[in-house]
Amino acid sequence: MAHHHMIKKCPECGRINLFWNKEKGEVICKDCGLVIEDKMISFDQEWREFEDSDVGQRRTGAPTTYTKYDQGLGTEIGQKSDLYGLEGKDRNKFFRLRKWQYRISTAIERNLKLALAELKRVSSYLKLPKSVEEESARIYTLAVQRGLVRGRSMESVVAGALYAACRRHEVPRTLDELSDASGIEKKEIGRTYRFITRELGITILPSNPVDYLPRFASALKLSAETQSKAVDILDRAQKAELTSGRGPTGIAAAALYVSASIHGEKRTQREVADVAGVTEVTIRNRYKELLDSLDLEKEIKKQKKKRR
DNA sequence: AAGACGAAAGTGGTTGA
DNA sequence: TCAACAACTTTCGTCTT
Repeated sequence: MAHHHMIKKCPECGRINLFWNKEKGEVICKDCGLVIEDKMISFDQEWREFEDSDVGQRRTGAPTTYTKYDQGLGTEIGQKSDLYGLEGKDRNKFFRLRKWQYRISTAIERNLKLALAELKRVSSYLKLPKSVEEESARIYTLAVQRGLVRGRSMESVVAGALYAACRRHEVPRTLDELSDASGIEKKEIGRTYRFITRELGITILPSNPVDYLPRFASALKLSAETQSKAVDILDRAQKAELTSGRGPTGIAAAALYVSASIHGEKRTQREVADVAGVTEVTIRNRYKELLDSLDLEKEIKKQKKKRR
């Protein structure tokens, strides 16, 4: 499982009072004021850079390096300037290079087409919004252009791109869900995700447990009140520093488990665990932490009385 | 009998020397 | 590069409902 929460302690003062300011897109330490992450992911910029350089180059033949991926063909390509340099001097070579060029570009397009079809399939399976689908397509295209697919399967890069796009749009899916939809191993998706986001310089903030609530709640057929109670609990948990360094799905699951108990819509730990893709043990651990620092005992007892 | 609990050992990843 | 480490999982015995 990917650990979205490497940041546990503030590197400056060692305290764990990290706070995520969603609007500003930064994580700050409330103790010493250190800004740990202040890069709002500006994909537009990345994209423009890509349009100006890579694509432009391919279409117009501007001279630059030209890394190519080799799925299927296994070919390394030289610079385009090579081709023009040879033009007229050696016709055979020219045509050979032209053929290469042709085969390479069609290979890219062919592969891109395949990849985008796969992407669409997975995306619709997961019922992802159009915006996420488009973003992941852009990420994938960018990855191909940078030669990042080399040594990786197309499917895993597609899955990684989708995972990243979901996170960026704050509609996160778990690695388990991506794995189920794409048929790629969880481990592999996480690996690829980390690799391409690092290589492309895409910064993704730790996901917020709240983002998982709606889906989990509806899968468990919980009422809106239960869900909003869970949001409330999560809110307090964040203030009590219970969320730093923890997996967001486990926290979301525990919050739902508690609020369901309070609202008389009791679900078993197993049911919640399955939906959230964590184990009962994790639910118990988070649950215990919630009870320890937020005093929810009264509300739970109140509910217990009601039930008899 | 099913659910909840928690100890103990194992996994995969991060971090810091 | 590697050992220590944190979070999470798996497994399993015991207690509670």
